[in-house]
Amino acid sequence: MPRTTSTIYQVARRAGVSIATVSRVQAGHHAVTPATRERVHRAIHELGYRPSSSARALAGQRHDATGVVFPNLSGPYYSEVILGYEERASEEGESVFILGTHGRARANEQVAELADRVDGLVVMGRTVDDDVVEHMHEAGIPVVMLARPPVGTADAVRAENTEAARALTVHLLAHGHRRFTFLGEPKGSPDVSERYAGFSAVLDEAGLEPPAPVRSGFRELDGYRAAADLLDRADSTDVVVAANDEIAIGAIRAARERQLRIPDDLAITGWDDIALSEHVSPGLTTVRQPLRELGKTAATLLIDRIRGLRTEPCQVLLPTSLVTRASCGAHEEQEDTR
Amino acid sequence: MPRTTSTIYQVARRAGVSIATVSRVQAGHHAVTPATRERVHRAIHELGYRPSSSARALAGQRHDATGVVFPNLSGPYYSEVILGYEERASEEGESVFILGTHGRARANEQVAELADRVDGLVVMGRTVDDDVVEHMHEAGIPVVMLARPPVGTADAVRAENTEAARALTVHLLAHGHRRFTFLGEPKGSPDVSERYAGFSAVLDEAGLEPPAPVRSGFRELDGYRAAADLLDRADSTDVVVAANDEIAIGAIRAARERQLRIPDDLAITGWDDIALSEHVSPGLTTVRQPLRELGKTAATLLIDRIRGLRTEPCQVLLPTSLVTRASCGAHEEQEDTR
DNA sequence: TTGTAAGCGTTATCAT
DNA sequence: ATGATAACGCTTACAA
Repeated sequence: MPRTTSTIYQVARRAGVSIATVSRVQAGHHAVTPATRERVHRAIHELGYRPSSSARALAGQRHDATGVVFPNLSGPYYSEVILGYEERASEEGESVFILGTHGRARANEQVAELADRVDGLVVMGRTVDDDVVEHMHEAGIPVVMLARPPVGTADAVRAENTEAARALTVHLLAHGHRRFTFLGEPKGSPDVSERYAGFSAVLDEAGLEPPAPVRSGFRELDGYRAAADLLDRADSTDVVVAANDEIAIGAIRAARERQLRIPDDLAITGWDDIALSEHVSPGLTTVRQPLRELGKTAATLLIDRIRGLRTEPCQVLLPTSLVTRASCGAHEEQEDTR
Repeated sequence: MPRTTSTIYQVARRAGVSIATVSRVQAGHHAVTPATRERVHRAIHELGYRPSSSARALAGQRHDATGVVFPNLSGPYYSEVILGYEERASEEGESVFILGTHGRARANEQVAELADRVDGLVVMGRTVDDDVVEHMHEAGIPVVMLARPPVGTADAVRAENTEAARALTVHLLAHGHRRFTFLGEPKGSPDVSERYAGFSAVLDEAGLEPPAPVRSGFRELDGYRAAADLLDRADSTDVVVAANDEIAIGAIRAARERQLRIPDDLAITGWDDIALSEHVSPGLTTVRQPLRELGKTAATLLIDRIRGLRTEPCQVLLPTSLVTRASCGAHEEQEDTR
């Protein structure tokens, strides 16, 4: 469909100036007489002129757009982060691309394509290979990692994991639990890997042998299956520390089916504090991550970098907090972690 | 940052051809000798050539991108639809913009800006004024409405509301409920308006006076407040039909606080069947909408239209189904609606 | 302060 | 089948 809005040439003619002047006015350039500025503005208004973003990008090497790359898998985690990102970015006048890699083989290529359309992008988790990120970073494309192991000196945002995992585990020890299971795949994400590390460290310090993780995907069904297997193997366990809330909720279901009382026969904890966790029965003890804030912070970091407001690398660590509910054992006060 | 990838000129020189030939090869044009095609492909590969999307858009009037406009408010509804949309669109090789209007006054303008960056877009709910949509549609920009009253002959996707609302209300009547409350704002969204219409019609046919809707926003807190007011006014009610699940869950909380037993003292129903609804206690009777499918269908409609695979206007109505759980009263079999 | 003109990297129309 | 070359609409030196 042909361009329906007018061009800079028509504005220029109407205002009786050159296109350069229109461009200057449009850019808020100072070196323009108030009188001509006024004429140009009027012409712009009368014609409903709106600069072509393609032409602008081509000539000006600037897109006024940024992108977020995420693995998908849906679930509340990614959507909250993405919506937080969108909110901040669009406040700042940046258009927002989203790209879910869906575990596709083409992911790397799709990201490279996206990189050509934006002034910078956010990469979540292990969506893209390290060398792709490194390549972009070296090519000077601003990149912010989100919940991803930093590559080189690129900017990064993440939520605290290790200390919160420690606090959680200490809390569970205080409940008297001794036989622990970790449900999740540390190799699957940097976040989970840190959580497992904190978990293991505390057990180790307590003189307990940290168990190998029991692998599980991230969805409720994954947690259900993994927990079902686990419980059927009759490896007796006091408490299941799940890598996220969905896994934990799946585990609760598996335990229920096996007539286990929670937390008496089996305690279960999650991670994220999604909306469900408060409503599930019994209430799920978990670690709250500031999901929207993660997205917003990534947006701010990226935009500041793009606009040259910051040139030094910056890594942000957002605080998390232990949320104690009924699923971990007898009630106690709420703790906080940074 | 300067363009790091090579241009069509460098490829042309390397392959010993003109840029026109490179462009043809790149476009999969047939009128090219296999031999030269091969040379060009090799050059492209060796240089890691990737055409500039801006230049392509400027010259070719095509963006290979589409956008979704949504009101935000977060919550599972929008994110599921958006993620469904992204999945389908990116499968089709279309980049995806998202734009939340957040109720901003600038919304119309932001949408107009977005329209310049895409080949077409999806507009959800009442995010944008009718005349803006109409203007785009008349300007020949493909637009798909999602859960929005159709404007002119534009394509549209929505989930069935009226019949499902009727079925739900009939079901509630069968439970013996007689004093109904509708919790939500029909004027707030076309979906809610249809739900209220179906609800009212059945009551009317049953010889009951349809109650005026009790206004409520879409979030749990809104539902909580509205229900709290309602219950404190002591207008006695048998059953609260909420406009969505979040409102219903808020209402459940308010009822609980007032020592009401659900469903015995008060029955409550929702709409959407978000993940929470199954887990809430008691299980929430609701109407399931195919959220991801809504997004995917919108993507398909839009892309087919953009690619000229379809020229006739098309309105898709996706089926919904009544999901009966404990919150509506004594147990019964599950029904289905289209 | 304002205008001229040279890109920016494609696509597409002619010729050849 | 291939090559020149003119758009596409803007930004930005460089002149005036």
